[in-house]
Amino acid sequence: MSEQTQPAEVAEIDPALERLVHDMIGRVADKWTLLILEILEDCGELRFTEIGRKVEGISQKMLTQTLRQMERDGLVKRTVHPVIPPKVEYKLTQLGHSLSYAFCGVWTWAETNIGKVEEARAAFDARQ
Amino acid sequence: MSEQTQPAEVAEIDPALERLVHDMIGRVADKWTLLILEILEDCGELRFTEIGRKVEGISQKMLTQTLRQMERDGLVKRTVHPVIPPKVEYKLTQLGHSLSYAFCGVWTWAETNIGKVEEARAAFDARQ
DNA sequence: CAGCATCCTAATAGATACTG
DNA sequence: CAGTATCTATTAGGATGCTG
Repeated sequence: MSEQTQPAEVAEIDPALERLVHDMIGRVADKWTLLILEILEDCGELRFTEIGRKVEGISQKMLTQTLRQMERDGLVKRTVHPVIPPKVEYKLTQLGHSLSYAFCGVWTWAETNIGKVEEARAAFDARQ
Repeated sequence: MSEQTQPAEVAEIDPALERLVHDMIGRVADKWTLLILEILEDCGELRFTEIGRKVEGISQKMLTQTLRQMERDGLVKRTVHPVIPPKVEYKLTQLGHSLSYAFCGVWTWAETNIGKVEEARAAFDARQ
């Protein structure tokens, strides 16, 4: 990273965009979002309560909230079937899939390095 | 995903590991952690207050807390120089660097798709 | 300089009850 | 079934003051 030699090139990104990107990541890296993303990636289209059952420990409130958020961000498509009792299905959009793929690296990192992290924690705690 | 036909194959990951991984990601996907990770990746080794100045808007409390957390998790190395006034430097460990790389995908995704997300939001809000 | 301790507020998440 | 609404408990985080 040597952007001082090419002033107009990388430009260190403009601060406004950078903030937006941070906000995006903050939003999208949310625990429940990640879990729902994962499940919809695995299972395809699911109903509201099916997602609720598959996402261990999520409250109905958080489920609604997170799904609404993801829908608003264009990550999931919500389909309401006009039947009684109501049937609402959720699936990832193309954008949702692409985010899911983007997270593969982090996911893999976590799986492969969790041992090292726990080791580091143990060592740190032992030092105190 | 049909794990009932191949019991030992994908195994859907064991739930305990999965939870650990989720916790890991939740921890590591934290806003301040990401920002500090980014800055240390760019700048190499930095002092406490230097990081504070570079991370826009972070309070001293959050800086301390996040750095301590990252140190505990083995992401950063903290070096105390026994001088007066005190000089403490922080740099990424190998593990920290690897996490930083793992996040590249998400980072890139956010940069390239922020437009689509804002578009989706506008469309969603217009619908309400 | 690099922090720790304390207090206080604001945002978040859970539990619970109700509805088209 | 798929939510909404409300209340409460927990937590994250900021402001401030102090110290080796």
